[in-house]
Amino acid sequence: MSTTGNIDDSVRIMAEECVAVRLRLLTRAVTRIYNKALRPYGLNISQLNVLAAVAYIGAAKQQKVCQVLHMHKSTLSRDLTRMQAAGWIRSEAGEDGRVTILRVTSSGKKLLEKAFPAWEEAQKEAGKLLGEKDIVNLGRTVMTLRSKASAGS
Amino acid sequence: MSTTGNIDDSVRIMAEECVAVRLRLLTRAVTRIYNKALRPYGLNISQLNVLAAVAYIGAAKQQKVCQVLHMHKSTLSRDLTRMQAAGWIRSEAGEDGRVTILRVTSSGKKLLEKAFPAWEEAQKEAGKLLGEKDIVNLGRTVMTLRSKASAGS
DNA sequence: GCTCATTGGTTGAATATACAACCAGTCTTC
DNA sequence: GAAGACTGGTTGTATATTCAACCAATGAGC
Repeated sequence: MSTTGNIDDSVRIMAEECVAVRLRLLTRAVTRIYNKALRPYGLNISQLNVLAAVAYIGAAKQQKVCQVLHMHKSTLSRDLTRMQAAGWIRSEAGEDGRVTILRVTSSGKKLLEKAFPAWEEAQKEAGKLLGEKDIVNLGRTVMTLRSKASAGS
Repeated sequence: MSTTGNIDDSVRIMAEECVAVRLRLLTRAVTRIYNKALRPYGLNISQLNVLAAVAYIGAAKQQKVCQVLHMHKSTLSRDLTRMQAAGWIRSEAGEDGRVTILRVTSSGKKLLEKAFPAWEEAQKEAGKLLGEKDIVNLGRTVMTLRSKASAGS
């Protein structure tokens, strides 16, 4: 006990216990798994997540996608540019002149369908890495987070 | 029930159950917490993680840092450019002519020390978000991952 | 001692991510 | 109904992240 907080203690604690370092390195590892599996289909996990979210929601407002994925609006805006260029998503103006409505194109749907088995493979591998219990817990945390706030800033 | 695997099923499963989407969105949320807390100190959580890792290891080979943080070597290479420019880290050639040895400068140490309370604040907030049990589990998973492979590619 | 494979880092090119500042609609309030 | 607040998106700028290709140094076989 004691010598309340010298620099070495601080370093040790930040290196060993940081929640961000854990999450971030696991995310890097897991992202790699999915991206590798998806590479043959010409999209990455980030794009698949957006595509699946839009397909799932259906006629999705950009703002809504930001909220469920907890993404910054400027990030999504730019991701969408690429995905629209790829022909996977199309957008139209909403009733409210500010809002953009997103839809997955038929080409986008076809891609989701084709990539599904690869996604499943990656999902299985990620499952082995994390363990079933952790995955369930993460799901619960995500739900909590979603219920709290909108991330759009 | 039936119709084994139509497109809507695939979409629902990918949207609701994807491990990557969970990890990635939580990481975005948690990263935001730390970055907000650290902003006044002129570094972000990614940089703090590298800085703390180097300080913790001491005379760290780049390759080693990649391994413990599960970062790609090209990512670290570029991050280091910025951090050396900021004067937080200095590098020297190792015995082996290929290897680079990293050290935290005294200015880097001072920064770590100064930023520690802000990091603690963020850590506390992240703890509330995830819950103690999840954090412990993540820690275990990280250890497993580290024991498995080196990520350097 | 050469060739060849390996290893550690850097660089080109691309995407993801966020903050801040901005802009264009909409809503509120007087 | 005009001024000002609010909301949803885009754009400037910067960092993070990766893959692929490269380069330099080392190590292994012959």
